Amino acid sequence: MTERTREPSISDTPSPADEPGPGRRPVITRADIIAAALNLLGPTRSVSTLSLREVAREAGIAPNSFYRHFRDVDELAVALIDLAGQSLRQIIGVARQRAGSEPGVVQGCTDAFMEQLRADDRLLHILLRESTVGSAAFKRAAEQQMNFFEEELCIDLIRLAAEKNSGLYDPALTAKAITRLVFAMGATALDMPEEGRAELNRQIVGMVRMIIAGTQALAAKTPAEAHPS
Amino acid sequence: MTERTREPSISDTPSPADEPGPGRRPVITRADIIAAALNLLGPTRSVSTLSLREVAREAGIAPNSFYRHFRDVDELAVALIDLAGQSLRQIIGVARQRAGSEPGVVQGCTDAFMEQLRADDRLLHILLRESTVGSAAFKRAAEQQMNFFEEELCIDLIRLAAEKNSGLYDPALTAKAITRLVFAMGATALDMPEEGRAELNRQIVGMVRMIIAGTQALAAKTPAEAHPS
DNA sequence: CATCTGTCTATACGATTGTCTTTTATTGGT
DNA sequence: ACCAATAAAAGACAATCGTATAGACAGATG
Repeated sequence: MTERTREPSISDTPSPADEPGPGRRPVITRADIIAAALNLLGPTRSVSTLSLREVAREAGIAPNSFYRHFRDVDELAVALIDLAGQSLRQIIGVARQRAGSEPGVVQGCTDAFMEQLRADDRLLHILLRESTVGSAAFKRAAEQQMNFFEEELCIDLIRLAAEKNSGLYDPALTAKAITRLVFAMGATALDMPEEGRAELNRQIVGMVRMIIAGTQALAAKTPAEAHPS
Repeated sequence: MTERTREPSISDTPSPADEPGPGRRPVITRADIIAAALNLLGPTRSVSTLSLREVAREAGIAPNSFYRHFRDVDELAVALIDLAGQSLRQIIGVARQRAGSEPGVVQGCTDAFMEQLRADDRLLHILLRESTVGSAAFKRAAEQQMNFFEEELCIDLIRLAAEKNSGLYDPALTAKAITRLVFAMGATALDMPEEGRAELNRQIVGMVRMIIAGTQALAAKTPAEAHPS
């Protein structure tokens, strides 16, 4: 049990089940409330509109029992965002590993991303749309997950560039541009009537290719400013 | 619903002031309510959280009088979004004209954009952050304004490419990528503690340069697929 | 002047919200 | 078996929400 993620406080289940101690055993867990919230969420329902009572109702508990697990709905939202970030990174990680170092890694990752979107992955919805609204802690959590994603992407970009012997103009900036652009485009895809998804997928791939071509071109043009490390 | 999407459906003041007709003259206008809503909005306050009563209170009218001017808050939001789109396009239009066809047009437009952001332009805030939340009509309005912006940018890109005799790989896609990326980055700048704004400005310029270099590189690589017209 | 029409106010209803206080249920320890 | 401690429930509170209804005011029209 102590082998909990060394990660800094992500989805931290403090102690309710670890050390029962004297007293009544909890009939509901943090995970149950999160599941209830996810079940309540949907393509037309955003986290910001969730009310404490509603989540409690869905979870089958009294409104007040919610406080036993979360201080307020914002804390729930942060937990959801963290979970979404973990999920996304895992998904992309699998896609990346599957694609290997083939040149179609962009296509592969984009496909995996959009496929997950089509599969109505509530967690992905959260991360995509709620990164611009909500309270401060709210946005900080979303930003953190994005940064995690950017870091992994940055490492990949550097590895790919080294393999193909092509330059990279500011790898971190490139990773950030790709991440933000894909997320923004994905967010607009959330409420699309199913058709046009393919077209949007094509657009995203084209955009990412554009950025990669751009970073290579700039690196070739101003090799002194490249940061290949 | 769609009978009004003609084109000049922006901030349409139907008739309350145009044709007084018989009856009491309105002591308050649509514009007054919009002003009240803007006054109520802020960096930590999003349109989605505005309540009918709150806006009415700020405008100094009874809650019910709101209905005389807007059917509901969503209609107010759409009006705000349309207004924001107009404002943004005007701002960029001025910046573009000022920069002329100099190579620093990217820098100039980005600076104008960020400057307006720093000036706490509520309208810009709206357009940046509320494009992913809200009702369907809500998002449609935001998407429409973005498309307007993309079209103007696309024309500019084509003109610049013709002047500099450099290719363009799918101008529309390029314009879309730039627009979405700048908007997404601008949204993250909304709640930044004033420092780091310069850094973010630098990042945005770098990203846009990357995309432009990419579209030129791709056009040079696959000239057959270029869509110059 | 009387009348009609449209704008705004006043009041109120039911629903829902977040949170507080009190009570009940259940479990482990002695 | 009893006790203490904790989880959850029950109920109530004020506040706010959107909206329905009815009445008061002002100006054009006869």
